[in-house]
Amino acid sequence: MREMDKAFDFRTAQLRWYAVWEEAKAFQAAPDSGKEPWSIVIPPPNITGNLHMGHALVNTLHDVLTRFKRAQGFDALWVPGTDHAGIATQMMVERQLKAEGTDRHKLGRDAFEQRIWDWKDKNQGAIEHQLKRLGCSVDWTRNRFTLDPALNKAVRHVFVQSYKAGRIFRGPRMIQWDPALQTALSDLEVKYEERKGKLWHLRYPLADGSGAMVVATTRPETMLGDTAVAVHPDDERYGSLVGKFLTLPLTGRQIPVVADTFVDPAFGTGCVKVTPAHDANDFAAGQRLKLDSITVIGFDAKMTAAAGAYAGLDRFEARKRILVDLEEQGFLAKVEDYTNKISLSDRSGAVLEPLVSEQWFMDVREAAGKALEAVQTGAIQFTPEHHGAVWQHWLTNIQDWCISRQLVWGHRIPAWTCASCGELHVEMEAPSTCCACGAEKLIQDPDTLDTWFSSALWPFSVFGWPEQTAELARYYPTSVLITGYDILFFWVARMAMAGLTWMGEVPFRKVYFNSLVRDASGQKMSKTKGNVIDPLEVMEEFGTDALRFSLAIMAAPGTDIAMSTARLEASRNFCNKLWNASRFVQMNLDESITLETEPEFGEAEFWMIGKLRDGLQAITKALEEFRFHEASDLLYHLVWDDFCSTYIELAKVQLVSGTPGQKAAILRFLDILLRALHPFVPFVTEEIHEAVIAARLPKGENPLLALRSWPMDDPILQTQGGDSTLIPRFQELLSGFLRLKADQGVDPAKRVPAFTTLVELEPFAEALKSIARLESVTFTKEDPSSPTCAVAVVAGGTVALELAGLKDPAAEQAKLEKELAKLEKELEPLRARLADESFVTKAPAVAVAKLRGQAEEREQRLAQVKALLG
RNA sequence: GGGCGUAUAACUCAGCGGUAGAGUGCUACCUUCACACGGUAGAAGUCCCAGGUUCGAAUCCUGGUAUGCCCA
Repeated sequence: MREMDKAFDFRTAQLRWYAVWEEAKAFQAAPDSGKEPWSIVIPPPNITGNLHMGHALVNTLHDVLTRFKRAQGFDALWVPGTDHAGIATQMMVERQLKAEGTDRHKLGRDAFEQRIWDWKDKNQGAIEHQLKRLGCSVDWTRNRFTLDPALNKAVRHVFVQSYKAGRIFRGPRMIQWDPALQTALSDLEVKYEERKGKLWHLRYPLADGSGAMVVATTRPETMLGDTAVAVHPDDERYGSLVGKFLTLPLTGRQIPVVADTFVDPAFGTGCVKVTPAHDANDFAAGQRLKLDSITVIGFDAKMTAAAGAYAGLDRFEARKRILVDLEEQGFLAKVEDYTNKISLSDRSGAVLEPLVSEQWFMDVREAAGKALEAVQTGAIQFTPEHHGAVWQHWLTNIQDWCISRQLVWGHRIPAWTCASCGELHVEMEAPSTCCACGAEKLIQDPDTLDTWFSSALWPFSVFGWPEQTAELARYYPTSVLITGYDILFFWVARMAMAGLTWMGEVPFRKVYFNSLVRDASGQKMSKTKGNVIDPLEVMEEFGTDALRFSLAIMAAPGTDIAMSTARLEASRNFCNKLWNASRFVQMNLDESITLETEPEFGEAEFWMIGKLRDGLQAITKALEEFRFHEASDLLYHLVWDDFCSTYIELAKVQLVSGTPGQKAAILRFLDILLRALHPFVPFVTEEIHEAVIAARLPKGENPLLALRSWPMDDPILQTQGGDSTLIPRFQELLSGFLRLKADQGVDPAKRVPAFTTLVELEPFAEALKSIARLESVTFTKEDPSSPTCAVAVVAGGTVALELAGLKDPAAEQAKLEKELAKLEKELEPLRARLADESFVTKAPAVAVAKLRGQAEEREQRLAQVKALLG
């Protein structure tokens, strides 16, 4: 048997095991196993991406759950995959082209698309490799990419069927246009930002020369496209002007004064310029009032020919010129400072231009109703629950979804227009002839679909839908979804809508929203701030297990995670502690001790079994309820405090000279701990398992920890026996001796004779001597104190050390007095509450009894302290 | 403007009706035969503020203050 190193070498371990697990097909689903299926799909990372802390968190939690469920005996399937990420990927390759002095237009659509495919083939491996580094137990045989032909078929199917049902349609609408990326965006891709700007008041003269109206605007350049000025119908100031005409400055065009309730009479002057081509509200008003629409800003964000003298100018340059001209000509009435919210592209950061454009839309109202209901009825359950409120608000106010993008990289819209007659065909495959005129030339819509369109189908398209595959029947709905709350609408809601629409069933029964990972001071990580913590570097510096354990122990639902070096060090130390405890066990076992050796139990073993049993119950429950932090915290203390600090210290005595049965017990405990820890820290546990357990497994059993069962029903845990209070009392006595030594300033290594009145703990004499380093321990009911003894009080009795000339009476006196004061202080509220009639009568009996017990214990101790003080 | 969170030890955070907890840091001591990535002992908190409910509130309710996010 190989000797274990003095410290856990995580760098070697975390490179070794993944290949072994894969080789053993440990992560492959087993549809024919007869086991109950449990499934989860990865939130597909962008192919452009590198593993960041967010990925590390979400995938660690996925892996903890998947390994836990696999160990519990489920046919656990975690489906991996990547997302084509339309905008992000295209941007990245376009940037490359720019560096090469070319662009996609010069390249042509096909060549450009091929170029992105090449890039994808080269880079997709990076994120997949990083997921392996993290230890993710995904089934790689089912790896998917959102542009795979099978997934494309699902997309086309949904598009065609929705079109035929009238839920997808094309039409001119006002959309959010990104002039930098040259594409339409959905409402969700718009970010609003507050900026300090101006509010310009413009004077529009009445055509009949009888005066002027003043309108306020934050975007004066759009005035060239004004086709009306609107006032509120009830606004008495302007009632008489409705129906009259104004002369639009700089253009001389005549525009009407109209009345509409969308005008807020309290804003600015109460008169609003109406530019139907460049503002969503104005667009709606223009349709209601049948106003003309004049487009003065084009898709390139430059002024159009309709802008007359300003044609060709960039919109912001045009603003400056127009303001100068307005002022010169006396049309600028006033300028105010004003803070307004402007809409920016979430992708490019460009100021968006609301423009009327021909786009494809999806009416999702019906699906939204179903998704809403799914959460209301509990068919989908959220953790934390409060996200349900946001869900409800968004889905009840849902708008048509603009699904077309003017991009090359993505699912191309399956719509063809006849070059001769203009007939539109929406089909699964390209039609060969026009169904209306029979012409053979049909042109496919150049646009692609919003990336989220295919992501929405992910939970069933990965299983081969629209084919009715066996996997689809077995693994859909998935058991749980874990993802960030920042994509609640983008992804979670759309998956719910798509699943309910196309599968008639929710895509997942539970959703756990993971938190945001921030830096040590709680700041959001960002490249510009330079506070990004790279998980790959962390894995090198502290180990993958340390990273995973840190993330898990901080993953309290609903609270963001502040990742820090200190926390990572603590987790690394924890792994090393586990390693060394295992090393100690291994050093003391000869090869004849196996998991099949009949264990023998004494007080310490009974106590440890109780700790393991209670701990595992709590850990299992915590995991079922997504309380990852609680499960990890319980494991941390179970290993460190109970197993290492208490049990092993006690067992040391018997390990050296112990019987095979005693040694077998320790081996079984370690085995249980390793199995429970494995989902959190798979590398260190597998490494230890190999060194200590594998050769001691029953013959024929698979030697990989990754394939072993969850230890909850290990028969050893059913063992009952022993006095459950004996070990805690021993701990109290032990620390009583240690405290007295420390208080007396005795060198910890100095062995002195010791006495205690706690005679029932005599069986622990050897342990006490060895751990507290005492010369001897005498158990006697008699007061052991002699004038040269230092004495102190512990729960239920006294401890004393024979210090001879070393005794420090002042320290002893001070300690006792301090103890006296502390006890009095603690007893005061206890006595008061127990004397309170209403508490004693109204509080539950257990609460009263508990308090009474505490009070009695302290009274007793107080009496002893007083006696010692004389 | 609306909605949802969060305020607990020096720091980062758990707990969320029955005497305040963890990790890190801090102080002192200890290289004892698994581990100094360790051990022992210790110091450290008007649980944001003000009311209310309750025998009892850090925990529930109301209001306020601070702070973060989402939507318009």
